[in-house]
Amino acid sequence: MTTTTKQHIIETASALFYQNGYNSTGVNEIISEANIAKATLYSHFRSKEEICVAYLHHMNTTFISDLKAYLSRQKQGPQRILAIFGFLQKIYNTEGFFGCWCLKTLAEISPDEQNIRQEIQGQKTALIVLIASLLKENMPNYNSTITKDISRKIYLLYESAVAESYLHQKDWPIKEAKKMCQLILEH
Amino acid sequence: MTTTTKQHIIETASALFYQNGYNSTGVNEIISEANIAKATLYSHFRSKEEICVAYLHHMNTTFISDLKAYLSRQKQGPQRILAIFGFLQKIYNTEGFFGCWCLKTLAEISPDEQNIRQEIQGQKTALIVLIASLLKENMPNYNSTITKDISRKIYLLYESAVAESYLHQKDWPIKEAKKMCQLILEH
DNA sequence: GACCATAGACAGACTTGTCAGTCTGTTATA
DNA sequence: TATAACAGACTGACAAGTCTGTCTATGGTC
Repeated sequence: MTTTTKQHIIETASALFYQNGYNSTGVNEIISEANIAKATLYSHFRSKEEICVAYLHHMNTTFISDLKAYLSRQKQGPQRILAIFGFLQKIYNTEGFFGCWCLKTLAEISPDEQNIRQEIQGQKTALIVLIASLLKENMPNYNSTITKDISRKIYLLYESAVAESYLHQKDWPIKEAKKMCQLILEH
Repeated sequence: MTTTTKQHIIETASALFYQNGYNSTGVNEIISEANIAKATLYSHFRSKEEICVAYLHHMNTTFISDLKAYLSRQKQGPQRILAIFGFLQKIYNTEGFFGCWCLKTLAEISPDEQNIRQEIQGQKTALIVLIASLLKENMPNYNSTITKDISRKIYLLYESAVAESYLHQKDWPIKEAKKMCQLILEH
């Protein structure tokens, strides 16, 4: 059992799920695109749902890693917080931008499907925590209550910018969200 | 051809699409739930896609009507703008709250499906216009540039509050979005 | 009141295709 | 030889949409 094949499956499935949706992507399409046999796919994953969780994991891992790398190149201070939106602007401009993979997936699963929902909620909570730690580093005069409060607000703005820029196929949501973030940091 | 049967189909399909998703709801389930024959359904709609557009229309019509009714009962001024979030808090507390039907549907369709996408974009643009007209009535010292700017910001906050309250199954996104709206109106 | 025509709706079979997952025998590589 | 992967058939279920014959309610005519 090789990690390479499994990773290849995850990457292929991720691209398909993200662009076309989870329910609209069948396992036959995944194996065809990945150029593998179905038995191979099912030797690595027990079910389509398990592939989905792996997809969510993969997207998040890549996202957090890329975001951190981008932010670490920005000047410390409020600019680094605002650079979250600069990062979003950058990925918005790539060809493969289809909005928020978590929201997309959440929309497709039934309300009582807990595995996928928990994965999504976990990722979002972790993002809020990441924003909070960014605030701690870059806005040292904030106390922990303020940090928690503002990290949630920035998270909401970021999420909105992602979803709405995809919906409208325009970047004004990113720009407006950034301005609101600025206002909050100045306040 | 009766409007009553068609409306009944739309309402049934709407409930199913909104809760379980468009792709996860089959036409067989709609006819079963609506207690009609399949031929009846296809005598009113040419395709499932057409039912989807009718669903989006229906949800939006109900939403705008309810929102306006709610807002008209609020005191004029900034409170009336902020009451958008009060309205959201109210529907969040109903049993049938499953987030934003437009975002949900957008997540399920393929990126090149234009009919549904255009309907969704149209609804969102209309919501921004509605918020702008609310600002005009209730914040008379705003000029048209400011009004346009702030309506977009409020729209983003509202959208985020809807999607994230559903995602997290908590109401803090609504409360935080309202606070940001307040900050923007005071600024 | 009886009859007829029409519109709307019904039940259910059908078509073609896809779905996720299972299984078997075969192949390639170290 | 063992492992990982392959090709492809299979299963039972479901998908959207088509079609046929039947039923019911209503309005009009005699």
